[in-house]
Amino acid sequence: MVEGSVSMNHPQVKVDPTFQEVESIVSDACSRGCFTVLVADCRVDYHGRSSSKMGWGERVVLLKPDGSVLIHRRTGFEAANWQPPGCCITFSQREGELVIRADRRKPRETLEVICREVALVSSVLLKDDASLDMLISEQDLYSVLRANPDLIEPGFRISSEQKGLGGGKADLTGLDRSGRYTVVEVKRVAADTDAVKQLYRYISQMRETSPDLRGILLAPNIRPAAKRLAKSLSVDYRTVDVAQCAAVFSKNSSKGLDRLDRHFT
Amino acid sequence: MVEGSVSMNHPQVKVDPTFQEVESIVSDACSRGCFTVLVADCRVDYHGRSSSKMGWGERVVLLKPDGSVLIHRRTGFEAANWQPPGCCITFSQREGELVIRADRRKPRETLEVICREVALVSSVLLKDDASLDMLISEQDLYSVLRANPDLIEPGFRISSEQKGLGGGKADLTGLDRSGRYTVVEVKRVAADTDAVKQLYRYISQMRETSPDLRGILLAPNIRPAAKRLAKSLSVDYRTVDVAQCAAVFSKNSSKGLDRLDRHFT
DNA sequence: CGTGCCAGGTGCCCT
DNA sequence: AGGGCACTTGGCACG
Repeated sequence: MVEGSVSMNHPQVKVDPTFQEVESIVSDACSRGCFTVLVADCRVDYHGRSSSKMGWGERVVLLKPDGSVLIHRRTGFEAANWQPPGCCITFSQREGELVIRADRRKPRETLEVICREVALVSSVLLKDDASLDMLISEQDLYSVLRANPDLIEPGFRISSEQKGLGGGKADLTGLDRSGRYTVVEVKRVAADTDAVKQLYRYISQMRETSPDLRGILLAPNIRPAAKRLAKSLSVDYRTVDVAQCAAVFSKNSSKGLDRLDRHFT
Repeated sequence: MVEGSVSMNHPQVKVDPTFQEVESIVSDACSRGCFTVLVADCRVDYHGRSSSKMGWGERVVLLKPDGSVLIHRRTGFEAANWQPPGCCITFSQREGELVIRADRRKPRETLEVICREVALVSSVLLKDDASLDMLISEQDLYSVLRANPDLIEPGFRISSEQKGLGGGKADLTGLDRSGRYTVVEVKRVAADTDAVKQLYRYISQMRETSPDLRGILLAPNIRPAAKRLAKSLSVDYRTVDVAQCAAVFSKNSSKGLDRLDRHFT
């Protein structure tokens, strides 16, 4: 692959553009479904579910073709301000300032980026058909557990998955080695007290029809507080080695089974 | 304000850079605390708390001077992949590909952005000292309620705020018009069932010492399910007009009182 | 560090 | 539209 080849769409770039140039580049970008990056000295007003003001400063503004807007500051993972996809973006100039306004309905929210200077505007048509494949989601854990119910407990037999209750659903239900009806709550990350409460709620509901019911909290590890709560509520907990599951899952994946699992459950 | 003036730091920009140029620009940017934007045809591997793979496609990569990395796709509010602040970013080239690697410890997580082509690299030193002032946070509601306890209930007297219990804290406690001890849970947004449960947990705890205790859920509105649960648990609910509070709050703010409130509570 | 809780949480799926 | 819940949730404050 030769660097600087023509295989990628060339971005349109302008350093120190006039507001006119920004408007024309961005309007053009929007109409062509381009992704726009601005570097601007701006202030930001937001009103909606909450309300925020941010004074003058230099930030990176992303305008996506789906109508989402992100204002990123120099540091931090999260955008300082934003507007979700589907909002309506309009430009205007007033008193030597370029105003980028992003409006949303339901809920009614407005975002105004007031720029007094734009250092860079760049727009590019991004070609991206790839899928983002997340592994080791809770779904993936189910796949592995379905194929290896012994990972839950030796001799365990799964009878249902995502069994809907009145509000919420039990991750797994089945019969333990001794044939006792059991509801299993699966957590991909360390189980906290909420996980215990969640499981206990399911148990309480299902005990109305199946009085003799076990509960198992299955997670890579369990927080001390959750462990105590589980003990006090007579909820069993068991650890599951996520790395091991991942390995099993990958092996199945290489045989092309994961897709099937995902599509037919 | 003249557009294109020299008041903002000029961004360093290179279209269709070689990998060498990318490396040199970005290393330089990192050492000078610059914000870097890349437009690249890349694939992304992530391993850590979860695990993901994303095939080839064109994306916008943000490298922040605090060590955070964001990979944004053409659409969507959320970054497809990321690394939070504080991670270690390294570059390498292998087989005609530029690999940007971002490593994090605790938890151990790795992110690899493998680029086969970079369409744009730009780095700029962002000057930004402004604060992001969020209004109508729960804190702000407290401020207003503290000054206008009648908004909770006519004749209400607040006696404590953020009263710490064993695990969790009661937003407000006080005495209602008839002198009955009351705990108030304040929500800035529509109260859901979790809010009711939270309040009920506090009530249950505090009833051990104060058997005759009221609970009030205070929120702009209350979800039907939460309303039902509140009724069944004998928890009172009251609406608070957030817009009205915001107005009161703004008025106080203009008198410079909000800062004091914020600092001395 | 664990625990709890807010956040303009967002997103997904289900009824 | 409401409900329940996962998310690489992130972020903050407090004991």
